[in-house]
Amino acid sequence: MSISKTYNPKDAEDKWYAYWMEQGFFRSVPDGREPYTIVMPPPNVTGVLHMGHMLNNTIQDVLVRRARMQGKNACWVPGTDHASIATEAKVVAMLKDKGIDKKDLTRAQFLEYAWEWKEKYGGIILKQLERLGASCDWERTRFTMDPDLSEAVIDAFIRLYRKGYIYRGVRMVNWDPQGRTALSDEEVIRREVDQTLYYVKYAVGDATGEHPSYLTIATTRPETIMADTAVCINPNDPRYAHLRGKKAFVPLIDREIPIIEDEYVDMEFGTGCLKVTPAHDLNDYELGQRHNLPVIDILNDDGTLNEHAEILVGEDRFRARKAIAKLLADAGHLEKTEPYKSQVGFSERTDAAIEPKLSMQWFCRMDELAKPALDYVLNGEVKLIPDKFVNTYRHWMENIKDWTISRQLWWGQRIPAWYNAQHEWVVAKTAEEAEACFAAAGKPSEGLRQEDDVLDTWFSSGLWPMSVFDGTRRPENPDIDYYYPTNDLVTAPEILFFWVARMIVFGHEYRGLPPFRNVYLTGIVRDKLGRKMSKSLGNSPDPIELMERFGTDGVRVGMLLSSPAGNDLMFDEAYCEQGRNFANKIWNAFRLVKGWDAADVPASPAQREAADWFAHRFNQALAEIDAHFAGYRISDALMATYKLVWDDFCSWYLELVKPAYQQPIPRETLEATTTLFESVLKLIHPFMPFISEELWHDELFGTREETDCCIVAEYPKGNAFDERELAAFATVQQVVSEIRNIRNTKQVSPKTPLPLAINASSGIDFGRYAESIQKMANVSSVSFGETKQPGSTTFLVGTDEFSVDLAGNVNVAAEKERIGKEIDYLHGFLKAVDAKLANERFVQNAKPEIVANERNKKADAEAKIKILAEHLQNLEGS
RNA sequence: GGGAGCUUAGCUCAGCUGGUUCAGAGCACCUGCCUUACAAGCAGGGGGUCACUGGUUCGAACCCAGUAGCUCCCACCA
Repeated sequence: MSISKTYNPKDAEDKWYAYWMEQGFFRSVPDGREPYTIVMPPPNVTGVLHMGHMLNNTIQDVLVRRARMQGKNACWVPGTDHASIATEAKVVAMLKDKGIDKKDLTRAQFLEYAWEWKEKYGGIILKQLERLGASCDWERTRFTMDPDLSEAVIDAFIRLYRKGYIYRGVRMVNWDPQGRTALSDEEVIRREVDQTLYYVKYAVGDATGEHPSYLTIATTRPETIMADTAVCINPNDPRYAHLRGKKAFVPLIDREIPIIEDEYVDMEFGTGCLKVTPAHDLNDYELGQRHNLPVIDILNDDGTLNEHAEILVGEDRFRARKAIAKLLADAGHLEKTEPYKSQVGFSERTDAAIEPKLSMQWFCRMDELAKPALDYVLNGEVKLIPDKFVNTYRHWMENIKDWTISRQLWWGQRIPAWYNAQHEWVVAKTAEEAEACFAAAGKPSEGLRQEDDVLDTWFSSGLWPMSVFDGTRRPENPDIDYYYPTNDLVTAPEILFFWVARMIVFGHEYRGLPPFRNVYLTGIVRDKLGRKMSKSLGNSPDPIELMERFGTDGVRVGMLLSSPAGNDLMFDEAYCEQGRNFANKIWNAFRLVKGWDAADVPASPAQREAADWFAHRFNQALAEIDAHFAGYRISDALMATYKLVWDDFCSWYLELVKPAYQQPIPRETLEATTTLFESVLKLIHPFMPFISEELWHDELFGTREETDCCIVAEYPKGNAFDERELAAFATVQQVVSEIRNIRNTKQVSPKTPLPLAINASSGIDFGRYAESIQKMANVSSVSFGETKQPGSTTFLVGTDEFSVDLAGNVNVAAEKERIGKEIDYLHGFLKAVDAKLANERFVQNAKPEIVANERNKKADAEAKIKILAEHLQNLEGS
């Protein structure tokens, strides 16, 4: 039979994923085993799979698969997030394409479209995750707007309201004119923007209405001058002392406003005169509060000017800015303009420039709630990985502000507050309860109307680790009891505050326990030039296409190879290629073993030594891998596995046991090999589930029961290993390597067998390894004792001497030079060691073992020099 | 403006409490091999004043201070 020379991933991937599903291996229900739980950060329903998801979910799958193999009851809960503003924006855009304006729809009609949209596109990303091999318990798939999850959100709102955390008030909020909703501070991204600073002249007068002079203010937002309700100067500013008590007149509309004084004004900046626009700037709002200024709001919700502006009504704010500039210039009110850079806020979801806007919003008071959530992280009950994020987290939690939780959207959980005709309100779960509440308060409930606003998406995702197990509505249910707190959360640092902190807050509030023990923060996936992946740059590879090209296992390996926790990773397709090559290497190792015919003959010494050695080496590597996993160094764990397989198993073990061409292999060796191979497959499985499962079922490993799959095989347990055996073998490897090197430099073909002489003093029994060395280095004979035959070249490993007979093919002069150089180097080395040992302070202060070691180094160097000198002398004689 | 972090081979990164094993790994590179498992491969090899300057120490990639460059987070200066 013939097996393909390269691994063909496609066949294996569909087959085994379907098989795992069929066998129910992903399913988890509470039982007597230790649980291992991860809740997936729910991707937006609007989303399609991008590289960030790939990284994130690969890591989760590795953790889950390993835990499952370790005999834990592994439960990975998938789901999606309704992402209120992002989704609503998409639905609005979709409707617009159809010629439908959201304004013309009722709430119910709009929601119908939105749900339709969600049903159509909402599952795409989860389907794509199957392709990645994600071993989620799909029966537990949840959506943050599933009826029970929505109910949990409503209950949480009521609960927090009753505890006094939620309040309603007029505040300056971040207004997204495109999404037409308020945003929390966290959803605003500030960027430096090139702007223009406009110097605008305001007429100054007194009560007589005359305009004898002008003052000039500098502003980046001339379109808001119509909302000015004062001009402010610094009381300590002598330049403007003459303006005290005077009035200024807003240009173009000629409205009279007071000139006020406040030390808030920076005399150095601009002209030292500030226009005060309480409706459209947070600082101005506060200034206005102090000075009892009226508030004139000239903007509509969509960012166009309203009738209060008097001019340019209906014009968009940015167009209005240009128009105003021209009007001011024409009227002689524009003194000059200059370029200016400043920070502008943008909506995280719609990228629209944020408009500070006064509005009635709902808030959640955070100070008290944040305290225990901070403590969990500070005292290590919740570990952040890497821990450098602890500082950031602390800083944020200690300076936390109240959370704007209302959003002026329809897609989401509608706030359970109810108004009567008098605009009085109560918080209640249903209309009936609301009526009862009004009645109890002796208030009328006529004209009962529910709050229009919905809750911030993060309010629902904050409950996610509990709500997926119905843990807030039914806090005693077996699922939440068993799975909560979950073990690991894998997510991006960007949402540490948005999401992680709020989950901890809610987790404590409901259960007095944090929702997870470890938070693994992945980096941002960038391109190899370090740029963020973005659609506009076109530098974001399509994950599905990558999997087509390199195989899923290859891409998984590629994602992990370069992704230490918390560091951004420069994604390069070359990593996927490396992953694919690795899969191919494993495939070919399998092909080799598969091709062997067993015979009932005894194993050779090399074969036995190899099996012994690899067993030790395996356990050593396993200990390293386990340690890496314990520290969440997933890429290191993978690299250790990679080297074990490629270098130790393929390059050494298989080469050592490999029978000569067309020779059979001893049955015991074949059996030892398949057993070791099986263990290797288990180690590989969490990283490369498909190829490991594919090979697992080959008849090479015997016939298997239906349920005997690699995915549920018992993960190897670390056994003790003998360091001395490993060290001895490492020496053997070095010897082989030296001989190969000699061939290379002397240009002796690997096909030419060479005799080797050994003169060992280290106590290593090279006799045991003679056959191994012969096989690996194509040595014709191994003799012990004299190593200084003429016509041979010599080398040292430690203080053991070796010589390879090159049948006179030796350049004596070059040989002498080489040995001479080596002796020179050792002399230099010895000098440094001697200097150290001659230093009394070193001998006194350093730890005894350090000093002893220096003495060893000295003795070692001296011994080597002696041997080399003899060789040199020998060469002189020849 | 405040806070955190980073700078080690061409690239991406390890280097735990300062001292064997301390200058490492993978990839890339160079040389030689189409050796019947694998050229997606095999064997071998060359690359680094550990950003810079000073200090502490018998001893510094590692500790301290300063300098330069980079990154991220937070922040209401028009």
